[in-house]
Amino acid sequence: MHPALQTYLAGKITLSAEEASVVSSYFKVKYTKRNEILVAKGSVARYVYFVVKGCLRVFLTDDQGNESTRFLVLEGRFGTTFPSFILRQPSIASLQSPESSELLMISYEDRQALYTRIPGWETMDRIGLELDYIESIRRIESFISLDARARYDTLQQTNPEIIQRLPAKIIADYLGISQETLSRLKTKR
Amino acid sequence: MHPALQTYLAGKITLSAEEASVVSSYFKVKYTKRNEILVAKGSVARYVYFVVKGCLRVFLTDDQGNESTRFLVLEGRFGTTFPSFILRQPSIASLQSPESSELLMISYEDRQALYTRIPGWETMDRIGLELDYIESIRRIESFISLDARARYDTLQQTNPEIIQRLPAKIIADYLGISQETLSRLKTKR
DNA sequence: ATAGTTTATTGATTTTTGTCAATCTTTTTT
DNA sequence: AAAAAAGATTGACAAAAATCAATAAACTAT
Repeated sequence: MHPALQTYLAGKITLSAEEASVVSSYFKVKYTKRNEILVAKGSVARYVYFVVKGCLRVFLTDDQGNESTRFLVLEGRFGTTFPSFILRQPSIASLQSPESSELLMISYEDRQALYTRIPGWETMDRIGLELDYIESIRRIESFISLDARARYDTLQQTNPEIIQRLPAKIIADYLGISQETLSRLKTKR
Repeated sequence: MHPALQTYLAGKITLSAEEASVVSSYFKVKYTKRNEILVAKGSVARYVYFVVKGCLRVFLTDDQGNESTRFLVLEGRFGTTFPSFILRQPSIASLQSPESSELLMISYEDRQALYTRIPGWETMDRIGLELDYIESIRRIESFISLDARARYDTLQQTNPEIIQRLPAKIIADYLGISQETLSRLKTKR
């Protein structure tokens, strides 16, 4: 079992040695280059990725080539273009690793298999899903009730690492604002 | 078993007569008046509600009394102030029935009990959660990539019933815009 | 039914944020 | 290290949307 995954699972589920090796066998390691595309817009996401090192970015592109970042996934978390993965439909969004990354990946079928083979796996997954959903609710709240400045301040409080680590361009469209506006927010207070 | 709930469950899970009566026993019927508050901001949400008739609205209020609608839940769906319910913490949002409604409610503890008592219940709930999460992702997408007009048009295409049924004021803050802007969107094309 | 209250519309204006363009800075590649 | 590319900042201007204010319309409740 990969130590990073072990850390993630600790406290969430208790596995016997045998179960741990079953789980382990379902995950494949993947190394990506900076800016590598893991799921292209229009293709079906076949895997969920666990970030061991690096990060993932889910983003939308429009006809004019504008990008907007839907999600950012840092170390120790799972990510994919979720609607595509679950509904098994072509993805509206793309999935990219903005930094060269080390990932663990599991396919849709193997995820299903773990539900039946490992008691408690589905419960763990459900709880993870609940937390991801809560995070997305917070994000919706920030859009319906905060202006650009307040959204930026909130991100700085709740997730300062993201701001330091990723290019301003990405932070800007994650916040739903232009990079010029973000640049001004950072200087003028 | 309430017929509306039965309809919801059909296709999602198969229950024996015995199981159906167990499920049924965990849900309590609740009738609400128009604009009744089910979860006040600051209190902990102890129930999830299934809408038999009427609707639910999850909304935020700021210091100046501005409201913004986080979610709208129509007939045949479950709703609550989700983060509060799951994390068992005081709710940032309030839950209200904008119309007089008929609801089925189940407590946090009873929801847990169903997971253990009814095989397949957790799977059904996980799948429901996945779909709710996908819906919230779509909502985030609309905020990061669409302007007011496009968000309104999208809502009209995907959920026209909401627009017809609820006051424009609520639709406006659900879309994250002022009611004046919505009013202008509706006339000028 | 009618008074009262809430909700919706419309116009005028301000504020916020986006766009375009130029420059500067940093990073990457050769 | 130099050249090239990409990213960030800044200013000027434009566009989108919010706010304020005044009516108008639609509900609610008596």
